[in-house]
Amino acid sequence: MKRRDFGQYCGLARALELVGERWALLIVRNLVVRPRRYTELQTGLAGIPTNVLATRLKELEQAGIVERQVAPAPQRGVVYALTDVGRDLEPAVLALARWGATQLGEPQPGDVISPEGLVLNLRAVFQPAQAAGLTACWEIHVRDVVVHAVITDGDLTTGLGAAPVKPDLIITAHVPADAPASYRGIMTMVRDGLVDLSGRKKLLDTFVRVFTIPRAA
Amino acid sequence: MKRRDFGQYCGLARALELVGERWALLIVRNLVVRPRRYTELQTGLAGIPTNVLATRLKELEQAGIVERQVAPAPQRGVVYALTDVGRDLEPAVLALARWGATQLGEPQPGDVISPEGLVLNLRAVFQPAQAAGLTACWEIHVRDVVVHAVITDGDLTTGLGAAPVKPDLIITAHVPADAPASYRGIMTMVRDGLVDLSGRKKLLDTFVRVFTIPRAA
DNA sequence: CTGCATCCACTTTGATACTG
DNA sequence: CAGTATCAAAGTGGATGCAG
Repeated sequence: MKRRDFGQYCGLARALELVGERWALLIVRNLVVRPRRYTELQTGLAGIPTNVLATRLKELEQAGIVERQVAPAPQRGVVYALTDVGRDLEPAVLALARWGATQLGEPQPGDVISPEGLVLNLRAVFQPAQAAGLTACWEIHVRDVVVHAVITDGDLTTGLGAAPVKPDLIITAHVPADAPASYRGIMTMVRDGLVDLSGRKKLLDTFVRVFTIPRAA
Repeated sequence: MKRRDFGQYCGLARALELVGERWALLIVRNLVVRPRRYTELQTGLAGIPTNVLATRLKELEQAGIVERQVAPAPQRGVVYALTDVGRDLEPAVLALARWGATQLGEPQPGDVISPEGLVLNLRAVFQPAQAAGLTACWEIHVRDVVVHAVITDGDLTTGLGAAPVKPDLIITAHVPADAPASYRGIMTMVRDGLVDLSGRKKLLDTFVRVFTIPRAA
């Protein structure tokens, strides 16, 4: 398999040769959260042509970024997961997402919000300096999407579904079914208090302070 | 001008819509170091088709990442420079470059080293933790390429050409004219002592410690 | 049903030539 | 110097087919 290269011996050029093609980093984004089936990726990426997905997965596998695993137990299907090398991409993905978040305008009708997107965006806009020494646990509900954020002594872990421990505060955003739900939209609702709270409500301010979209330059 | 989008309201997707197309981030990389003329970009990018360069510059300008300036004084030509938004991309570019640096194999014949690449790679592999409290100034000579790295109380600045202050140590790598010169190659020479030193030679070890390519996973 | 492969219209890229 | 014009080759998007 021949890959097009940039003819430069440079870290950035190499990175772009490996993950610079269309859809590649979005696939990595979804796999950062957890391993996925082919069809999960297909629906989670909403719009990726199936042949492109297949091609990218092969390229990423050959690059040592993604591993194709055969699920053992009752599932007996194919599961794609990041390798260690692939996981090392997370800081770069978050850095790009952080910059991109400053360039987001209003959501377009038809834009989707995925649990993966929400989790990744939480990680991207996490402000470690604001969380120093903090310990807290939030659960965020948007329609049928549930994600959680746990900060333990300033360290963040996020994930899909309910929190692994009893959350200190549950934030529920009632987004109409026909409205596009976006991270920024949700954060705006949070900031404006248009959410239901259950638990230690004082932790809402903390949440807003710790997860802040950097302002555009 | 219609741009293809990913239909996701997500920071990463937005970033990729704006700078995810081929050559775009390499253009940004070269502009991070300093503003450039069209032809400088063309030669510095070694291999970019001229129509693609023209198209990208227009797209980046429309995205508010690049500014087209008309040079005032005796030069009176067109200069492309990053805007504030474009400069905010640097952390993401460095994060990608850092990851890519771990995925670099041996340089291929024909690979080029550019001053921009050298400067960017120095920034990418800079280890702030190792430089805490440090103040030092190095100048690196490779063939006719000269770049400098200044650390002031742990903060790094890098640039093209000779150091703005008298360097503590000048490192000269004698790379044969017909051999591909790479950042890793040079760092290997540095580590193996195959360089000429002029100045406080003890600062070579410091240099190696502060500018280390992270190992592959 | 999952996990792709194939086919086709369309777009982007690369290479080269050419111009104000 | 700073691009535009042209065209072949490669890549992408969309639909569909098909084996396990």
